[in-house]
Amino acid sequence: MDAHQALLQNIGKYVSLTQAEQDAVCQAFHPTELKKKEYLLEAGEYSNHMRFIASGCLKLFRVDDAGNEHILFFGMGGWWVNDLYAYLTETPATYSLQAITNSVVLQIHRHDLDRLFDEIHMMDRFFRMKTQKGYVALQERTTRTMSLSAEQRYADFVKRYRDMEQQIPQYMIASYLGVTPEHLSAIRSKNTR
Amino acid sequence: MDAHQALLQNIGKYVSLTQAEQDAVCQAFHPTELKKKEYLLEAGEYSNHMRFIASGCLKLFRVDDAGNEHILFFGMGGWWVNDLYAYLTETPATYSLQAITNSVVLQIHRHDLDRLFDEIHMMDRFFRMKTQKGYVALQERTTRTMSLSAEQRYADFVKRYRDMEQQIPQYMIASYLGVTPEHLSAIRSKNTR
DNA sequence: CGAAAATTTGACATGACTCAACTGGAGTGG
DNA sequence: CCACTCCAGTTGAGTCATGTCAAATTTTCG
Repeated sequence: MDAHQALLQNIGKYVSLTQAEQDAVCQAFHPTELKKKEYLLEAGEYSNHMRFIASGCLKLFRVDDAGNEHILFFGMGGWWVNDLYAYLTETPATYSLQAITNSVVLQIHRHDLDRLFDEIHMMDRFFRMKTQKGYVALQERTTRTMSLSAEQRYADFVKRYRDMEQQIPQYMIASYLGVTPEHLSAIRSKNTR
Repeated sequence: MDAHQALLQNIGKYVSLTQAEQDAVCQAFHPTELKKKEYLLEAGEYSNHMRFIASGCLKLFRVDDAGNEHILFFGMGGWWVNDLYAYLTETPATYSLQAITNSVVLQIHRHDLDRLFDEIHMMDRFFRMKTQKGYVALQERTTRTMSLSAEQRYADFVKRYRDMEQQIPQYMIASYLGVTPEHLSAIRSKNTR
C-alpha cells in the first residue's frame, strides 16, 4: 500500500478528517526509504521529525555507559517511533533509530506538525490518543519486565511479535528482553528439548 | 493551595485557557480527600475518572499471579494518575491506586472530560502534551530498570524522589525498584558502612 | 570459497531471592 | 502507663537465575 494511504488509514482509526485536512496532512509528511541497518536517527543528533513507519521494521535503542545496547522496542508498519524526549526538548538524542529490514518511513518536521496542530483540532486529538496508547503499551512492558522471569518474558515476546520474530536476529531479542544472548540461547535450547 | 488552583496552574504550564474555559474545567473536576492507605481505585473496578493529585502521595501498583506487589510509580502533587488502559478500554482495572499519605485528588468523569475535549481544543492539546511527558518519563524508567543494577537504581531513586523518600516505607521502595525488601536492606547497610 | 557475524555450549562467578530468625518501634487495649 | 502484638526492617545461610568468559560451531554474505 502507498505510504500516505497507510498514514491516513492509521489516523482514520482514531479521528475523522475532511478531504482538505487529509490533503494538508499528506503534503506535510515526506517519505524516506531505508535499507537494512541504515540509521534514521543516531544518538547525538537532533530529532526534528515525528516518524510513522509505513512498512518494514526498525529498532529504538540506547547504548549505556558500559557499551551495552538496550532495545526499547521494535517498531513495525503502523507504529510511530522517535526519541520523544529529544524531540520535545530539542536536545541531542540519547536513543538511536535503525532499520532492521528495508523500510519506508514518513516524516514530518516539527515546524509542520505544530502548524497542523494549530489548524486541525483533530490532529491534537489523534496524537493524544496515539500517545496514550503507546503509554499503555510501555506500561505493560515495564510491568512484565519487573514481574516475569527471562523465560516467561521470552515466551511472551514470541506471542506478541509472532509475525516478526523470524526477521529479528536473536541477539536483538535478547537485548529487548534484557538478557545476554548466551542466556537466551540457553532458554531456547531448554524449551526445544 | 486550593486544589482547583493547582489544577489550573498545572494546565497553564502547557496551554492558555480563557476565563470561561477555566470555569468550565473547574466545574468538571470534583475533589476527593483520601486518608493514608485509602484506595482511590482497586483492581477489578472500572476506572471512569481521570485523576489529578492536588496534594499528597499515592502509589499505582499491580499484584501479580504469585501475589507480589509491583509499584509502577509514586504519584505526588501535580501528577496525573490512573490505570490508563482500564480507563481507555472501559475494562476492569488491573492496577490499584492507593494513598500513601493523606491526599487530595481532583477527579473528572470520562463523560465530562470527553465533553471538554470537544468544546476546548486546548484540552486535547494539554492531555497530548501531558501524556507525551509521562511517556518520556516511563521510557526513562524502563531503560534504567534494564541497564542498571539494583544498587544503582536505588541511588537513582534517592536522587529522583529526594523530597519524598522519607515518607515512603522502604518495602514500597523495594517494590518500585523491583527487588526484595531484604535485598534493599542489604544494599543500604552496605552503603552506610 | 572464505571471512565475519551470529549462535551454541560449557565452566565458573555473582547478584539477587528465599526462608527463617531476630530486633525494634508504633500502636492498642487492659 | 505498661505489656503485648504487629509490622517494618535487619541479618545470615543456602540456593537459583542470570551473567561472564572462552571456545566451538553454524550461518550469512561479499
